[in-house]
Amino acid sequence: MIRSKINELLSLESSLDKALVKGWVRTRRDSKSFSFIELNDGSCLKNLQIIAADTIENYEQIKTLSTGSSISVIGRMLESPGKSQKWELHATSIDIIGLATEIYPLQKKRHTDEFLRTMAHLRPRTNKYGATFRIRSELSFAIHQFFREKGFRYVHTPIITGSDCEGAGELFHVTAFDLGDIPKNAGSIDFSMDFFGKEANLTVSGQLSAEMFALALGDVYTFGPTFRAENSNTRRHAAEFWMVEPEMAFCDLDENMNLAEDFIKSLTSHILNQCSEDMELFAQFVDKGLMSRLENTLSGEFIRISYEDAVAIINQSGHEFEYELSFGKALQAEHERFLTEKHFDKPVIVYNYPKEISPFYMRLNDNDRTVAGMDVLLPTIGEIIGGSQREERMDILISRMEELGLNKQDYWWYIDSRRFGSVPHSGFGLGFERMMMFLTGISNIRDVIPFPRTPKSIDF
RNA sequence: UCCCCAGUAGCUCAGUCGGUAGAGCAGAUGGCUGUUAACCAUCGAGUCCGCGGUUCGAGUCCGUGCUGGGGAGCCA
Repeated sequence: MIRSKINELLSLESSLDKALVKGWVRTRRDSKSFSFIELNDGSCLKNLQIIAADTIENYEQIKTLSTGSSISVIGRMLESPGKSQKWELHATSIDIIGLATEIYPLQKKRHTDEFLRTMAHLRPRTNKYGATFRIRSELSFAIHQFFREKGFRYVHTPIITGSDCEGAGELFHVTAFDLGDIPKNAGSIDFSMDFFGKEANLTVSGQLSAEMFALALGDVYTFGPTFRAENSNTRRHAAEFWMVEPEMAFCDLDENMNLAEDFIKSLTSHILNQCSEDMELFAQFVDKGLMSRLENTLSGEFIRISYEDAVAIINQSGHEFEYELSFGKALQAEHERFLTEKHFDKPVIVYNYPKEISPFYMRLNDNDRTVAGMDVLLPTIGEIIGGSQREERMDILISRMEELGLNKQDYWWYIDSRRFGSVPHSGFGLGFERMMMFLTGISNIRDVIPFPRTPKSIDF
């Protein structure tokens, strides 16, 4: 007999003579001649109510079932006389698969996120985390669907990269050395003896690789894990996180911003449409302002302002800020929050940043002061996307690298792409977990990733 | 890395002026009941985060370390 998923059974149109379900007991209540079992199999937020009559042969055993135990049930799906559910399963037989003892730590009450973080292996069995990770799965699918419908190709860029190429933050080193006996040459580490024959690290971005494929396949994207060894202790940083990075040939900054806005809106409406039951949980119990914020994101256009206009708005606002702002200084979190949450109360795209605070690959504007970079800022989240039109002119690219003191030899293949048939191209990176936080209202990044990696924390 | 806050029963917390530990939930047992965070009664449950100090006496005060949370920086 084929196992039915609970979400299928709960959407039945008429009763069913025989059904088989398997799942985990959420709670059980005894009545005079039968027992109510709330069963969840992860297919949806809702539980299936099971009626286990005392005529079932192993009824004495069934009465010992505690929260967390796994069972297999065969029975009839009938309309429920109770108020809280349409259907219930009247069991004809119940097999106990695995008992959970009374020390099972998840009680049928609300737990704090901090407590559940200490049992990341069990927390997906709770309502909130089950909903979170169903949405995470659906969001991943929505990303692939969005790009596929637009003719993008999915590129798998390397996880292990050679040397400190991107220069974005602290790197995790990758080595096959015996750490107790590292080969040295004149006092410094001899990487020629290591697995790759040179220094290797975990990737901090797939961008440079993706650019090579955009210049071959046209429109591409990457979607994979990214690693930063920064000692960041905040609710929106993790050492291992997922990033989505589209890269488009023959694309300028305006078209890049168009795609970024379209992308965020599409993902938002996809999740609202496809995960309405799970989203209802977040709207009710996690963040009362969630739905109005998401609707605000979908209605109308994002605000687009240049960096210089943003600086002017902030300085003329009359608001007190901890950090002073002038041309050439980076926007602080307080400035970003002011723009998205107070001044505009909308998602904001800030573009054309000063070249002094921008990486080498962003395209230099004609004024020679700014580059064609852009950040998408969301209320409550801050920066969710960073992107740019890339510098496609080889001579300017090289002089920018020299200005910033980068070693051209390390980037020979990147420069080479500008030597042969170079074209204007653009792309951006979106923090996947931050998008999850935006969509669910969950305020800590550790709670939207299955097994979070943060400084001093890798227990699972 | 810096600043602030917290750490007491399995969980969430209370604990007064420094005088030796308490509630709800969970668990166990019994009762009741088409219940639905079920209900009622009874019972058990503690390295008060660790170390050091002050004191006749420390959960409480001081120092220090660890862990967790919030904010900042960096960023996605």
